[in-house]
Amino acid sequence: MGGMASPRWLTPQEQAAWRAYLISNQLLDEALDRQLQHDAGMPHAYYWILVALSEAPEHTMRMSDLARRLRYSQSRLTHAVTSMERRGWVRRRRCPSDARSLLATLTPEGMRTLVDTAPGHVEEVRSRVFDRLSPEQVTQLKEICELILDGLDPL
Amino acid sequence: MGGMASPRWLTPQEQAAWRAYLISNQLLDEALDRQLQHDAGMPHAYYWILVALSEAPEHTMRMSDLARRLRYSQSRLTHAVTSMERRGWVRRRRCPSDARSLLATLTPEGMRTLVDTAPGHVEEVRSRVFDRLSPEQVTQLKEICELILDGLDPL
DNA sequence: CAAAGTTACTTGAACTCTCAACTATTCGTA
DNA sequence: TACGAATAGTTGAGAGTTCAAGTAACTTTG
Repeated sequence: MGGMASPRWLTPQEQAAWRAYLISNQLLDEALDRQLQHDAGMPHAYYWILVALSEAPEHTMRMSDLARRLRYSQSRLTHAVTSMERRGWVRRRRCPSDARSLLATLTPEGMRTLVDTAPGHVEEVRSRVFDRLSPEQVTQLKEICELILDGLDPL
Repeated sequence: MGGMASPRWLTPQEQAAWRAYLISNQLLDEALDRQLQHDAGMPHAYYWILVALSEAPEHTMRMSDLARRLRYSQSRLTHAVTSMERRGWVRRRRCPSDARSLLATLTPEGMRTLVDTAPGHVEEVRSRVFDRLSPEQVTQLKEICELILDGLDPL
């Protein structure tokens, strides 16, 4: 609040890393979104909803579990699933054991969409990221991201 | 197009790194956006427009140079600057030497906004990222991001 | 067992960003 | 000099996300 301590600015090394991080992230996100939008007409967020459902038993998850798993807000997930339901990729029905909850299920058409989309998307991720990094760097990246996650992820 | 080669899936290590990357990025972006939105009423993109202008001679840049520097689309920049002009942070005027171009200038009020905002934002970046990483990890992060940038940044 | 609190989900408005289309100016070149 | 191409910028529609507010159902507690 009234803290007058002079701000701890970033060192030149930190600044350089931070700018590289921000720009590479921005461009990478844009590239991934563009690829998915162009090849499958879906944003990146929808892809991961398909993936999560495809990995779930019965291809089904409670909406709130899905949101927690993907770290999406419930509102974001509702809007997304509403759109995906219109496209026939997902169906929602009431949960028998808890009348507040909804169960989202991947439809066969949604599964087909994922199967069609995944190879191209993985290839994009490969060529943009993993083909450029050594195995050590992959490990480093994971460790760095996990440290950052420690401070952000309530889970 | 019709390439039938089986996709080069990610290894388990790569998958783990990729999920950590995606989630930490998502949460970090949200945290930074939330901090700036809450404390200064601006999205992250606007902050970097203020920074770039504040570092430019005369606090002035051509719109297209600004877009190139920040890797924003021209459309994105136009929309952003239009909103920032309404807030009185920036002014646009025709460029004398090239009638197609516009020069964007930081106003004193825009500068004041940046000066007020920067310490809190840097503190957020510090606490979320750099306080958690060793100096070696900062270097590793920079190198990884630069490798990814090589494949994405036309510059 | 009723009130208060928590959890699950939706809704609609506001905002940002993308994409495609458009105007205006300048450059390249024959 | 004139014409086609490239550059600079704007605009508006469409889509996704956030936020605040709202409904409904379950849980805790006095």
